[in-house]
Amino acid sequence: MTHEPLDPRQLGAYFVLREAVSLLEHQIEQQLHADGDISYVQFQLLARLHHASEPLTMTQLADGVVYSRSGLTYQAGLLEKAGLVARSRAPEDERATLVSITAEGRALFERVLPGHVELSRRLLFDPLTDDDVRHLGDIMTRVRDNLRAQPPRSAAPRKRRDTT
Amino acid sequence: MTHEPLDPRQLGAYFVLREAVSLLEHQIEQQLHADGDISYVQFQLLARLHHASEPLTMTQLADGVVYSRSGLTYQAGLLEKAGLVARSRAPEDERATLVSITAEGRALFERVLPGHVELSRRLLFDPLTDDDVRHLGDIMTRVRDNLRAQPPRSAAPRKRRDTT
DNA sequence: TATTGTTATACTCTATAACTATA
DNA sequence: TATAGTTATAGAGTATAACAATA
Repeated sequence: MTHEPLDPRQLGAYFVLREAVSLLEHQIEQQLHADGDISYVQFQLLARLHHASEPLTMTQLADGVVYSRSGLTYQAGLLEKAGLVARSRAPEDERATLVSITAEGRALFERVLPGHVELSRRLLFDPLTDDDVRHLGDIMTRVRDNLRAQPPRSAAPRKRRDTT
Repeated sequence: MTHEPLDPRQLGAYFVLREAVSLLEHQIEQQLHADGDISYVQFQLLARLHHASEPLTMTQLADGVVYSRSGLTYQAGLLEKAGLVARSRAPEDERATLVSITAEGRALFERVLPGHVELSRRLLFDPLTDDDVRHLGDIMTRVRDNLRAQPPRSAAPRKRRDTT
């Protein structure tokens, strides 16, 4: 029952972070849809496949992007239907599905990326100095690592209800 | 057609930011549901009403939280059904709806807030120094202000398609 | 006419649980 | 038995457009 007084500086930083990112996400989402008819989740999946020189399994693909197996199956299904990725059985492990990006997928990704970057620059980086960017990257890397190191959602304590 | 080479440092910072916040959001959402059966959007709405000493109109309430009128009507409807807020006609402007937080709403908010803060501290602030927090708050404030100053989504250029 | 808010509706996305198939 | 993935399905949320009422 840790219950420290709550540093208002932290609280402020937290809420501004959430608000800024929410606004950012909303605008980025709009552009991805306008430019390429994809969501940010789909953009991320294409980005991973584009970056990796090898096809990835569903599990590898899911990693930080999606939080349920079926969610990925759904998204992969959409991408496949759109001709942007292809799925096939993995030879070494017949349980696994290999997902690879198609030429169309690469083309779409490359068509969409510049605008995406340009927009994030305008929205996110314009008001920041080089030093800010460095610091932001550094900070968020540590935060991400901390989040990834977090107990996997079962060791999680707390659950109070009915404290009425 | 600005098309600069893309500073990899910026790109990296952008993607880490997105990833970290996504992980953060996911965990926070879980806890809000477990602790109070509300979403983060609903938490924000309660927070605003709790903070404001006056009832707010739907429009005031919507501000940075929700991006469509109907979206807010939907959320307000849920909160009202749960007894956490009440809606009434505004006397000075009969078109407007005044939303006020109920005692139950305050109780829920106050019950949920400490855990919310505690979790964000553990997930977000544990790996950060005081200086990091200060800088992060400062950075995101500028970013937020920049985003809010952005042309309201009609002056937006670009729209390329069919550049096949 | 412009603004405030609601409704109807369609759509996207997520997640749980049951299931199949392979290791 | 455990793991990889899919399917069925239900639920939460969002957004657009049409609408009513007030300014």
